[in-house]
Amino acid sequence: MKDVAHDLNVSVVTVSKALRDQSDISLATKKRILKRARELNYQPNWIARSLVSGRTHTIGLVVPDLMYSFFAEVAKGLTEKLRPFRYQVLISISEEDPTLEREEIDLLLARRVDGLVLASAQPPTSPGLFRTIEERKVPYVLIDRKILGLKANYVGVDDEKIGEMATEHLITCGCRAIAHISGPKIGTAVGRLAGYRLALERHSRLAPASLVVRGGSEDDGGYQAMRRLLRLKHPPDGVFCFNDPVAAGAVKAVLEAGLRIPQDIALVGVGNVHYSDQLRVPLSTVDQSSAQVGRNAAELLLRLIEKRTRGTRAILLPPRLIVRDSSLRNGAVRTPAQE
Amino acid sequence: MKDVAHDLNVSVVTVSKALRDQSDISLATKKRILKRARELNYQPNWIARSLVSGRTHTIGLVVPDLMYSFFAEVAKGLTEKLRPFRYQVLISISEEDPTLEREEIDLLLARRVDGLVLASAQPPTSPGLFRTIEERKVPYVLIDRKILGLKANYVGVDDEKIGEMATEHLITCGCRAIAHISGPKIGTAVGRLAGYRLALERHSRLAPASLVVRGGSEDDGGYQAMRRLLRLKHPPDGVFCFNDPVAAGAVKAVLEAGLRIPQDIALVGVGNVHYSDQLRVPLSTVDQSSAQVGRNAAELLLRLIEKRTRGTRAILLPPRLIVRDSSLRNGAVRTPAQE
DNA sequence: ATCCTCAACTTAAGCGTTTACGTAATCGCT
DNA sequence: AGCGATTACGTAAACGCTTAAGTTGAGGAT
Repeated sequence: MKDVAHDLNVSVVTVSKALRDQSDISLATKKRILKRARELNYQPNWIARSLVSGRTHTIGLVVPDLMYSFFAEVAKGLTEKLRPFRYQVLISISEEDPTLEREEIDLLLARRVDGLVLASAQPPTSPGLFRTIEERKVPYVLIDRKILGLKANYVGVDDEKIGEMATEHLITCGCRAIAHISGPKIGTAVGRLAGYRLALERHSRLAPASLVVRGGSEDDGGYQAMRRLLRLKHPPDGVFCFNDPVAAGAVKAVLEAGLRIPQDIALVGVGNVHYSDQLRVPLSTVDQSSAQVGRNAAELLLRLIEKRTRGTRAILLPPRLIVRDSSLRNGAVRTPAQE
Repeated sequence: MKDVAHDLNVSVVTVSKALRDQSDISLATKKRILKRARELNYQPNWIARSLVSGRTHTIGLVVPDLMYSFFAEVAKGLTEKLRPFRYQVLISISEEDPTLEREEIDLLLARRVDGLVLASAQPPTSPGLFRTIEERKVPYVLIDRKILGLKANYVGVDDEKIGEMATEHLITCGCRAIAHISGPKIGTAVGRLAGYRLALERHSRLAPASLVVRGGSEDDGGYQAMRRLLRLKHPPDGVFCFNDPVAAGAVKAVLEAGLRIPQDIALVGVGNVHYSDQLRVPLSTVDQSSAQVGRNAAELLLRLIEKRTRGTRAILLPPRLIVRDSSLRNGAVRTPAQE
């Protein structure tokens, strides 16, 4: 900028104005400046700009893991929606570790991100971290995982409804004893479990404690959990799994035991990961419209940043049941492809 | 910082020194300053720091798509290795679109990233973009996809060797007619195809043009390509697929046609995506050690940034063959689990 | 007492922008 | 001719921090 100004015998301010297309300038000099700037292939320094404007045009995304395709898809939806506004995304992986997450968020705040999107690994009852974010007055949107007792912007899927939907479906499939392989101790797992219970109660059924086992969030957890269920005196004939990887692990255990899916045991997962269709047994699942979560988070955040929207909003996206082979029995209807 | 300085009747510079643990300061005042800073919960402003230091402690990662788990894994390896050095990653998704990619890179440069990691969607023969990056003197590392005629730092897997390895394996499996479902027109696809040809020639076999069909990079492409192969007068009994999703699509087509895998047709993919094991037919594949690519790129970049290493380096990681059910015949040996 | 040295500070300048305000010249109107 | 309004520019200050170059006072050696 200095060079351009010097070459053309104008002040730096004039150049700045020309580049930002301000009114306070004549057409002639504007053209001269733009021309010279292009010649020198000048590139504005966003760092300096940020320093004075207080805006970085950057938002931080904190997820526990990118391998779980849900978060990759969220990231995609987010960047996509942000792109037209020239916002970019700083990504942090918390590895499901609250301490690490805190450090990463501190770093993001030090970088003065304009907003945060968090799939937090904090225990669902500890709002401490979020207070400090609020103190810094950085708008943030929680995704996927709600923090209890925290009034915050949130975008996610209604986990209780997911649990209900999956369980109702298994009931429709004629399952008599429906088990649940539950997830880690985070909000989503709690909601899905609650939905499971709710659906059973509505049909006046019991959810015997022995049929609810913990399976974690990965396939091996599902495998182990399913083996435990199979060893029961009265094993289930329908299983609602915390997510698709867990369900895939469960499938493995069932097949190993020489049982048939869905005839002997019907299974439903959650997440509709994009390979669900290609699995050994194509997996029935509840879709969480992951990309939509990212897009909604982006919109919400932009509103918070630009227009200073007041109040907090919680957006709950409706889950969608997708029926494939793993629960296709007793009059259940397969969801048409293209999913 | 100003507040701290004022409260303690010292200058801002003194505070700055204390915070950065410089020698030029007494222990007593340092302690006072740190204490007061904590009380006011002061947070350094990295933007300002960047402006004077010329360093942002930020690196840009540009990938075509996060859904393809290879890139998600690279991102993970990268952030992991960068974390101890307090570098963070700005992520950009190019959607495989060269123009979009250019814009995103321009933005990253305007943000003054300290380095770039690129899985470029540029046509493999056009080094134009990279010249402009070099002009800006920002170090960059290419990953996964090489640009022909460009002397640049590169980390990737030896694609030719991948093709060789997979094809050799199919030969070992006793396949007589080995087809290849090739990928999009990017460097990796070319290398894998070349490896395929090389292996066949070494065994004095022909690679009839009809057995090399284009399949793209997604499952549907693989599905369509496999159907074309099955309609041939002499269909293949072994297929080397560009990647795992393509292979999964091919599996679907084969099973639909009522053929058995691997007895009638053996299949090998590339990538070892983490669900390969859970597929309808567990998939033999060539592993690209994705996370390692990310980690190596990080190390290389750090050296370029910090120590100003001279010269360009190309790191080629060795591929690893993983044998699962989809090619388990004729004396092939299954690779033990844990992969 | 004088000079030097060193430790512990401060002052001044600058990183590349933007914002708020100031000023000179031109214009139209009475 | 004189007035205010308008246009097109320039000046000064600031954003929060760092670096380089002083300045001060105490202590040690002579």
